[in-house]
Amino acid sequence: MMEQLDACNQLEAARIHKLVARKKGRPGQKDLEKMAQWLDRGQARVTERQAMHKPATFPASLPVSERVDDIREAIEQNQVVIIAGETGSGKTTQIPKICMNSGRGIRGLIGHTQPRRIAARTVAGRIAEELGEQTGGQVGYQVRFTDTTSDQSRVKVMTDGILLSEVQHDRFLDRYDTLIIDEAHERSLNIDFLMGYLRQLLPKRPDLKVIITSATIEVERFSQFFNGAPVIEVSGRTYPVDVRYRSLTGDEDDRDQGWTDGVLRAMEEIEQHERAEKQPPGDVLVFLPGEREIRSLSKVLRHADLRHTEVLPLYSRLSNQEQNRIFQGHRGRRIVLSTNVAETSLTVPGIRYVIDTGVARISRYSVRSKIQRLPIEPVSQASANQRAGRCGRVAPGICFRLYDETDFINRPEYTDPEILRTNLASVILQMTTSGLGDIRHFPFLEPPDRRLINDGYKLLEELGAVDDKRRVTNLGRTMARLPLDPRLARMLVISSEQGSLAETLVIIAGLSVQDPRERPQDKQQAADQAHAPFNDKESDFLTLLNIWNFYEEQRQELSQNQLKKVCQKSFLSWMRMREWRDIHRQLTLICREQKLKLNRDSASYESLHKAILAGLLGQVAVKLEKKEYLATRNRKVMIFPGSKVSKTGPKWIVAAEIVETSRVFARVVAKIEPEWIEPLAGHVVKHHFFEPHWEQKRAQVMGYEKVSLYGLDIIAKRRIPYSKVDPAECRNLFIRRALVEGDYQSRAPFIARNRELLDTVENLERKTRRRDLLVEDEVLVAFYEQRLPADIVSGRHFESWWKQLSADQLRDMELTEADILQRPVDEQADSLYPDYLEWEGVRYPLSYEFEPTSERDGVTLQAPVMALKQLPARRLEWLVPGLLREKCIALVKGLPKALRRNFVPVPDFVDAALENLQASNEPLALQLGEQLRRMTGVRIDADAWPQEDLPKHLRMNLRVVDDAGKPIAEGRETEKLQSE
DNA sequence: TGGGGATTT
Repeated sequence: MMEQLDACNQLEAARIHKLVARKKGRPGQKDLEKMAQWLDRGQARVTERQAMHKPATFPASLPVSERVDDIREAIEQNQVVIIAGETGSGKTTQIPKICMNSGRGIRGLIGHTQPRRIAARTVAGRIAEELGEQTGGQVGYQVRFTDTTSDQSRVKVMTDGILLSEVQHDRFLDRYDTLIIDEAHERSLNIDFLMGYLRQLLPKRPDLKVIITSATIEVERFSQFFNGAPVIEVSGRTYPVDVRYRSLTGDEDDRDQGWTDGVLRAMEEIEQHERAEKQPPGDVLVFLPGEREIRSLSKVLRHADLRHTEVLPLYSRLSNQEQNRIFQGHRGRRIVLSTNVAETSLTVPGIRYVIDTGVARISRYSVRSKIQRLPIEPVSQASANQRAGRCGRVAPGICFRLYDETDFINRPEYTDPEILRTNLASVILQMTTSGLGDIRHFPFLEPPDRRLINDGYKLLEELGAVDDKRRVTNLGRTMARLPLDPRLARMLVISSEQGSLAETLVIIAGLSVQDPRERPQDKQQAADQAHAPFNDKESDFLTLLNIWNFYEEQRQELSQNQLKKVCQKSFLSWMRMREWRDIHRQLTLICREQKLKLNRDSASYESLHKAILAGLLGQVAVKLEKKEYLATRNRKVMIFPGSKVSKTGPKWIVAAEIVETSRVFARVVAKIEPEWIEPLAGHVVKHHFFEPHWEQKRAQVMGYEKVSLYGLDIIAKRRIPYSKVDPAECRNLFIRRALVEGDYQSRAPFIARNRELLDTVENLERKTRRRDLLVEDEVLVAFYEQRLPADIVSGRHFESWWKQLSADQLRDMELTEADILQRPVDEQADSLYPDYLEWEGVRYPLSYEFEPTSERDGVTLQAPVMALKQLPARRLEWLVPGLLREKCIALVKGLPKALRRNFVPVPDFVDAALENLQASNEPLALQLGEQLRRMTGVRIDADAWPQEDLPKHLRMNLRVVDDAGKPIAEGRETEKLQSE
């Protein structure tokens, strides 16, 4: 049976091989029957196609026709052939036919890829037509949502994306015997990916032929990549283009004006040329970087009084109707002002002149800021030549480059391939789940930078598609099955958990198509008015949903024609709405397969936007000022002015896109609540804990937490119990603040005792006006640290701990004088610093303070207002015994110098005087003076003594309280207080 | 107050 396989259709042959391999070369009876069935079917298909085969012919007018035999021979003798040829060579349509004539497309399909859907459809149509057929016979095409291939197909034209997606199910691409990759020079992500894949596949599929076709650029690179594959060049059927460099003059800062002048001068030159050559006015194609420049130049040209001239804008966002004007006939001259869309995607017919500004907006992805940029850049030489070629298709043309030749020569040869300019998350996820291995080892034509790859992985990590070891998660596998950007895929999966899958499906499908809203330049107001009912002030996503709901309601009631009219009236692109619906339907089917739950009740704003947020964690922003927002990664952004959300300017937003053009814009945004973020972003937020502090009321250490998302604070200062964060620090603070400093109410008996002991000693320090009695706090800290287990971090822990201590252990918790005193206490302390002043049977309480800056520094005597008059004012001058000597010394030292010098050394005189003095209600100074006079004979006048300028603590502070003990007056002037 | 162009499991 195995010998017969050569005559069998390739797909069936591969199935048989696989089954044999699975049964380790020993298939059972049932397997043999199955295989025989496949073999029959496979052989029948081959016979059927062989019978259909008619040798194709080649139109003599096409340049490629001259090389048919060379090409056929190269294909037969090589596994890979590179064919280089410019537009108009006929390669796209003729090569598949050459392959057919070479007997290919019998055992398997001839696969032929195109970068764009329209191209796939028209190419298939043209080949079928040349074979005298309609598409769907020998030639079919497949693009997303449409497949016209059948069992009879020998040629299948498709977008490169389709072929790439087939790799997932058919790792060896068994259904093909030949693959033609067309327009490989465009170097899209898909093409680069396919190239690498094919290079790996070739040794495993020796029978597979691969033909790479490209413009005449980059041919060497392709040849080298495929081990020196032969290159066949086919000339283009084009006319010569005269390239003229006309660099701009004038102000370099005003590029718009420069281009306008340059275009006007080129127009004059064209008119001169036409007059000289006696030619009718020919059409002009002007390449500009963007819509804005097109509008501004178009305004100028319309006012420039060019005769019989029509000016048409052309860019992708234009409605089909507006785009189609370039295909309509016209009289006089037509000037088409176009973006890059006319360089590759669209062919403007009948162009005789090209005016090229030499710039374009090129998408660049910045790894550093995670921002997609669209800077205006000089285009590559390849791109400039492609533009020039646009005027040599019907007759010789002239291309005016609005820059000089040196500039051209200094430009890069080729535009950077897309793979070097884009976020790779999607590519990585696809590669990993389809078993293509590590992206770092994949044979890319030009491998992307390591930073770009890391960045792609980081996004996948954010989305939960890979874990921190970069292994694909189950979620990642589900996401990979969805034909969506990974961010959108993430939203979809989570929305089924959030109960908002139905709405999210609509929104995601909507985000995958171009905005269906049309806004023609001359009807902007009418368009805005028509769109107004859809607008939602808080969420652009809801605006999308509103458009969808409107469309669906209409669709169910109206015929297709009526629906088209409604769309037109509402300024909605019917084509894009249909695309939206197609994607929605496709996604709905996949969701069903993946068993994602569709909600019946309509989703709340919150559940819907939480799902959206989950896919866009890196695109959250908070309002700074009026229009300015601070997004994650310290990016300043502005809501795109087209969004209705920019009118309300909510505090927190999430954006589907952040793109830098003239500014950094957040496009398609919605209001969110910051509390939604953290639960969805647990794996990417960073926590910062700070300011742990003891809170007496809660009897525990509290602290604060800052939560940030890629550098953006989503929670600035949240109070939290600190014990989970740093138990050691909590225990430390508990010991210091609660136990040592005493900011804590404990029921523990030893705590009360210890405090009492400490109070006594502290009071003694106040009385003696010294701070050298009590040990440093650190000693007390050490005392508790030694005794407290490591897990005692709060009052609650502490209370349940001591309750189970034994009597001995409890005693061990009590401080002793030995623990807390630095030196022995003076035994006379109590009499030197009494707690009362007793006078005529009344005890006046004394309190002490040692705080020189305080109003109460020193001794305070408390007296009830009723007893004030009886208070012995003079007796108060004598203070307490412990302070009397210091006061007397201060009094003597305060005497005028002439007097003072009689009593040197002062302390000795004072000590001698005090021998004979007894506290009484007599003035202290006079009593002291009398003693001094007795010793020296020197008389001291009463007014020579210092009074008010004595240090505060050497004068008794008097506090007067009312009946209830509330202070009503206070001061050191006893007599003054008494008289008041 | 304003965006180049494509593609799909």
